[in-house]
Amino acid sequence: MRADAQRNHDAILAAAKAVFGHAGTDAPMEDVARAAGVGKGTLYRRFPTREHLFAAILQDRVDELNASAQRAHDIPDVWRALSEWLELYDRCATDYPGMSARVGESLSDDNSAVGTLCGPMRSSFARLFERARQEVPLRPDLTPAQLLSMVSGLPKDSRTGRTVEPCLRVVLDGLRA
Amino acid sequence: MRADAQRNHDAILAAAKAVFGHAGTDAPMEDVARAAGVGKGTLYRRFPTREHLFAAILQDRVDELNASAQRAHDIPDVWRALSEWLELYDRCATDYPGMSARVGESLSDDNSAVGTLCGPMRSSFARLFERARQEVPLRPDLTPAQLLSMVSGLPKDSRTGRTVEPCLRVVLDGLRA
DNA sequence: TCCTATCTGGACGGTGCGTCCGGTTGTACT
DNA sequence: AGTACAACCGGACGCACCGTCCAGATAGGA
Repeated sequence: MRADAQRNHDAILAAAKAVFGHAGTDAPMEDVARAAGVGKGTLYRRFPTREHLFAAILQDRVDELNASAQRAHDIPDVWRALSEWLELYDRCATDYPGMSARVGESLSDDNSAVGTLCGPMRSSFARLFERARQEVPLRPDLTPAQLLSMVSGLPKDSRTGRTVEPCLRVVLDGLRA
Repeated sequence: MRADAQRNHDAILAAAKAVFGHAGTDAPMEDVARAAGVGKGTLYRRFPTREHLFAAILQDRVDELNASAQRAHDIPDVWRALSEWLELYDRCATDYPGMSARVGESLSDDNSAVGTLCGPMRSSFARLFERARQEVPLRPDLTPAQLLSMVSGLPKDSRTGRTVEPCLRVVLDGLRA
């Protein structure tokens, strides 16, 4: 990749994080381009769609979550590993207003950029979840995918943008059979 | 209200229910007008905004929920009354794809048409909830408003549009302290 | 230096919102 | 019946955003 192309790529990612973080995931694409000091054309060439940009922004976080889910296999207390991972998952999507809900909806859609990105993470989590199920009685009819969607859809505090704490607690408690 | 105005009003409501039910809450307003056999101008005069139309559509359901919450005071088994009401609440918002999430967000916003509409229902539910809290140990940090938002945000089955059953169960179970 | 990959940014066509208004129609009242 | 006016029609409008396309400018690298 050429040097200026690389620069622009990085600038776009940084700008996107700033703009979406501040104005939410509905912010105009053009604002992102402007904030990156880049033409609209350049933005769209690199990220054909808003979704692709989201995927790029979330890349790091999702990788981190994936790695964390894999590391969790070494933690003896499975229930604790599971609930801490879910808390981490919850926190990760709250940097950008509206992102969490979006992710929750495209999570299981492999035709979407975000869905594809999350594939490996979903698998890792599913393994963790199924392992937990063998050691702790979990609600039998709940699938890992449902659980993730559910956490993504939890209400956010409009001030801080963070998930309303008690709601997450309810989910974690309700998880057990 | 003049007779033709009344006719149009009714036609618009019926059309809105049909269109939003079939195409989701993002469906173009113009489709609603067309389906009602009415001009765009007429539609907007009666319902200045999409939100107002939602409020009108939901009126019946919300009244029903409100009445049901009040009746629930006479049910001896408070926990049962509470959980059955929540199931009803959940079912009520699922007629229109996307409506549930929208309601969840404007529920506590008294500046929105839907929020205003739901005010009385929210109060009735809050009373039911607090009464339940006195007889059953409920998670102490959870407010009724948070609970409603949470239920509204539960993931939907993309086929049927209905809430994913296990998720609702998780919430009901997690409700208890 | 010079070729070429890349960028720029405006124009474009498309969709949807919500407003406005001149011309028309239906209603209610006398 | 006749009339006055409420209500409707529906197209035009301005706005915002999406995502595409491209001709001209430019910067990287051999």
